Amino acid sequence: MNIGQASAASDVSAKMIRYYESIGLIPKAGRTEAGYRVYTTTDVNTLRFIRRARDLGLAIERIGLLVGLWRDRERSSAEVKRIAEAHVAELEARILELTAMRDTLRELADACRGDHRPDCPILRDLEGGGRRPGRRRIDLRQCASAPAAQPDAVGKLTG
Amino acid sequence: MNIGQASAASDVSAKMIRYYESIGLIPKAGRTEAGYRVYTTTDVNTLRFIRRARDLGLAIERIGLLVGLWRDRERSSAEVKRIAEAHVAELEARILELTAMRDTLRELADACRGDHRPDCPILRDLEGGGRRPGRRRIDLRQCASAPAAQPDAVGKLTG
DNA sequence: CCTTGACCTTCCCACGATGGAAAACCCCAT
DNA sequence: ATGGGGTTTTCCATCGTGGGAAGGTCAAGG
Repeated sequence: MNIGQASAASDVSAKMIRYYESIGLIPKAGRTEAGYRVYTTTDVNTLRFIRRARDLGLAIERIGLLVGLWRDRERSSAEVKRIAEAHVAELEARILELTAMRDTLRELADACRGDHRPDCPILRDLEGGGRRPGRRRIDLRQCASAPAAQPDAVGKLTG
Repeated sequence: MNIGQASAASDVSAKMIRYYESIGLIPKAGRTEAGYRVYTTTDVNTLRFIRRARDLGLAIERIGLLVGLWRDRERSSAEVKRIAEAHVAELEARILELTAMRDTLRELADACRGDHRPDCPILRDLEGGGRRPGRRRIDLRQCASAPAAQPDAVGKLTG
């Protein structure tokens, strides 16, 4: 099987197959005399495995670990589970971030009349940096550990 | 004010300030005789605006539009709102994707005993690509146009 | 005046995962 | 044998950010 056929069989683009090989995620494929890469059904199964894992959002590095465990008959399922749960935790963290962004922006958009007039709470918020009371901020620790950005400095700046 | 002070005051790294200038998101800063960039409080306000917008996950291009509207007294809030809502829609789409991934992986992890034994539903799922009934798949069109990766092959592999 | 250290400048490289494109080569069918 | 389509490598781009090198500048202190 050449790379095009392996690609069609695994739903991984030829480009990505070569890339995975170049970074060592999959072993170097055999070659024909003319230099064409040659794949077996085993290789295709590995590629399908990788494709599934990518669909679940796993990073390449983590997929490498999983492929290793997959091939290892002595593996403990605990190791696999640990990797999966690490990824679940990362997904949840990301989901929380995005949800916070969405909520803030949703609130602002809802508060904006969206008419022909220039007045707009969205721009006011971006401009003001959320220093008005009662406004929930995503994360505001910029001033901490920023040696020159104390409120005074801002005051001096704006004055 | 030089770039370091502007950076501290806006909480945007000097590196990023130069980058924003290079891509035209902010105008080219004035220079001292020695070539140092010079910033005003107005510039710092723009940088703070950009920082806030980045914190909300807006792409640079979209931020450019917002900065333009921000400066435009003749803007209509409808335009601003449209941009915000486009971003909310993208955030929600991304959240749905990540949530689907998390749910699938969560299910699999919950079904995995996580002990010393090698048996693991997570690996079975990645391997099988969800051909077992009752398992929800994110997207499954791999099998169409896949001439060489029959279930038999999987059987050969694991056997 | 000279040194020192902190700052600034430009330019290049890297990330992660993917796509695009060019130039050359190969294979199969007509 | 020729043409069209597959394959090879290599380089470039994305997006936003960081790191670092090599060199100029500035301010403070000897």
